[in-house]
Amino acid sequence: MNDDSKTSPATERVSSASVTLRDIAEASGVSLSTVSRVLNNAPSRVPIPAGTRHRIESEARRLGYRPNPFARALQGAPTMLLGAVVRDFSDPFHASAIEQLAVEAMSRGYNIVLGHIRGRDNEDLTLPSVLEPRQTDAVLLFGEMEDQPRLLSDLNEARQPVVALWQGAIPARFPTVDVDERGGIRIGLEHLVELGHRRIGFASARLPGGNPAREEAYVEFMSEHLGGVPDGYLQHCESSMIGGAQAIEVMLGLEDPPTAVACSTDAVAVGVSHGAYDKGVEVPRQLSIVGFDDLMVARFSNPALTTLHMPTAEIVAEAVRMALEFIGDPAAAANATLKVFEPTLVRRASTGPPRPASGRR
Amino acid sequence: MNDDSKTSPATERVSSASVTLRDIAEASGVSLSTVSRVLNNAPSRVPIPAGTRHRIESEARRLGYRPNPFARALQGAPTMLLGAVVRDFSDPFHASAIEQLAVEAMSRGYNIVLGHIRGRDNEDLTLPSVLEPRQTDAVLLFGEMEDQPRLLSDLNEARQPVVALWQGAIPARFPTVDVDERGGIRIGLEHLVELGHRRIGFASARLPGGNPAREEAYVEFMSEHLGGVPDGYLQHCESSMIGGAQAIEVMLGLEDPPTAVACSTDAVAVGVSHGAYDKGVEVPRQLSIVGFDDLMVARFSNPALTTLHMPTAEIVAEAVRMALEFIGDPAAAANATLKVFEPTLVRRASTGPPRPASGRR
DNA sequence: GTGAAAGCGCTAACAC
DNA sequence: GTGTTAGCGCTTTCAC
Repeated sequence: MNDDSKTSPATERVSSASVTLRDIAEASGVSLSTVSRVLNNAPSRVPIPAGTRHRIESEARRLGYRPNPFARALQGAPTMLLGAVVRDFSDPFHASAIEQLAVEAMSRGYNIVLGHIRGRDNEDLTLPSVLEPRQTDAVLLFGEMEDQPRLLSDLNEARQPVVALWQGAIPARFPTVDVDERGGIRIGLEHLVELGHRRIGFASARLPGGNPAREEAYVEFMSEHLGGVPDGYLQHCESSMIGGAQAIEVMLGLEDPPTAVACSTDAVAVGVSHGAYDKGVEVPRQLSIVGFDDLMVARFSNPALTTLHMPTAEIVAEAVRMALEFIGDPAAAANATLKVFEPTLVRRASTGPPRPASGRR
Repeated sequence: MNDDSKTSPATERVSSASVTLRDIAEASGVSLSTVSRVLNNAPSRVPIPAGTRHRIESEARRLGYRPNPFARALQGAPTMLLGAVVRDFSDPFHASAIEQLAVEAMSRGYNIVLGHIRGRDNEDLTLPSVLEPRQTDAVLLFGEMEDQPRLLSDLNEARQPVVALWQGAIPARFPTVDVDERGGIRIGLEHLVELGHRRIGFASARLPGGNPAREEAYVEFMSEHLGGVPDGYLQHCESSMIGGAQAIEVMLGLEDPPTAVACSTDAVAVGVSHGAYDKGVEVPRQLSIVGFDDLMVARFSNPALTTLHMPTAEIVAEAVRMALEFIGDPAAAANATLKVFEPTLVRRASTGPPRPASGRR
């Protein structure tokens, strides 16, 4: 009302082109820096009269002011962006991890930038080719990237915290949150042994950057308890589901086929189950199957898959917590920690006692 | 060698703290703007002596110079970020779309920022609460968001191109790339009719922001060809897989149950298949099932699912193409286009002729 | 209490 | 050919 009279009509086109601090300063007849102070809610102890304050705030609202994140970032403000480096989002396991990540991050005001490692074709990716590191406040690494040494060394040198997830047996270069792979496999195998199985095979997903920990745990268990791994009982799968189907086909063709198969992932287990179905082998009457991960599809497989539940939500939440801690206090990242969560057995319909061996009875 | 002598030792700690244009200018004894010109490869016709040019370039390399994206963005440079607004990444359908998006975008130098619509709880989301609009050069909308009017109006007013995907029957507010939902459903139903089915049910995923087009196409087809939808033949599923299992349970309990069920998505179909399995109903001998989307799991269901193949890669590629076109030429977005791709039938093991009705034969 | 001014890293006029 | 200069929008001393 009693303001300067040179401004435009009262009802301006709100939220048109970018509104800057200066627009607000002019509109409310104060200086730019006062506006900055008010809008940032008193950066230091500077008592500003409530009148001025309200006028500025209402002008800001009226004009639809939104701070320019780049101008802020230029002076070192956080970007509120977290980088997520993943090999393949369409893999349902990673997809649900990303979903969790998005939920966790957004609830804290962060957005996710995807850094995508394309298939095996690309030999030596650099960090910048995957993710512009300056745009993110921290990076989360989903799964192993041992086939990308350049990327890892870039990440090591990056001036921002890195938190790794699901690194398996790989020695920790970064603060890491993981599942107890070995423990999980043992739980699954013990479950099969308790049911009476002795001839237990393993279908192992060997994908690029794939994690050998589960397979190693199988070999170890077999050596300790069942006298080693019979020939052909350990099958590697190049692709998860197709590979699983192929693996079971091979195993069923063995002279002395397994009565049960543990799988390194649910995706492989779905392939195994499908392969068995195709061969007319009944699960679990003729073949028991154990998965790992507890994907949504595990519950709805035919038959429903016995598997190891992956505490994905907890793992991701912990990783985000760590990342934010390190953003706030980079020194904390120095004493790299490893946090391990335990998987739990989910008994469903794909496991049962073995059929009495032919000849007995 | 003959440069200024006040600089530090030759072998500096490369890629330590941020290297700026000025550092390079000092190191190579020229002015900041010359460096800028050289590094941007002659913005305008300014012949710079090869010697100077090389010196600058080698200094830049030696010091590990990386332009600061914020300083550039501040003057209106593109951020090379594409926003992807999705309701749920863990949904395998969207997950594979995002995967495609990442591949497409990265091959063109763009990264993806995730804008996440959390579940139904959050009533009235704004664009900034989902995605900082200034950080992206364009926004891609995955699926319908009709339950988020605020978000949609923010998007409409945003000064950046928006491309929508999979909007179904919703009137186009944005340039849109879609699949022919209606055509796909008809293809699936015709397939069932050709096999001899007359009693065909439909399990429809009714999720928040869910797309009614497929369900409507079913109703339309039934009215045209099979005298309408019998009571109980159209089931709504609140959750995809669980809902599918419940839907088939209800339908199988009808006095005159369907011999075939079409589903609005593969996820629902997996639920239906699982529900049938649980009830001891054999597929396809006693019940045929058709899905929609052709997810990876469809191939590996037991039995493998007959479904409509979604041309996801093509749809996403086209959407990215459009987005980039609009970034380059905002005017082009004005005459909003709708581009529709056709799904194709994939015959697998879940469909077959109906069992002769009891009493016959 | 509030304003003026410098500067974050970079680009783009405009001089010399 | 190359350097100087003025911002981009914002934060932050430092004066008044």
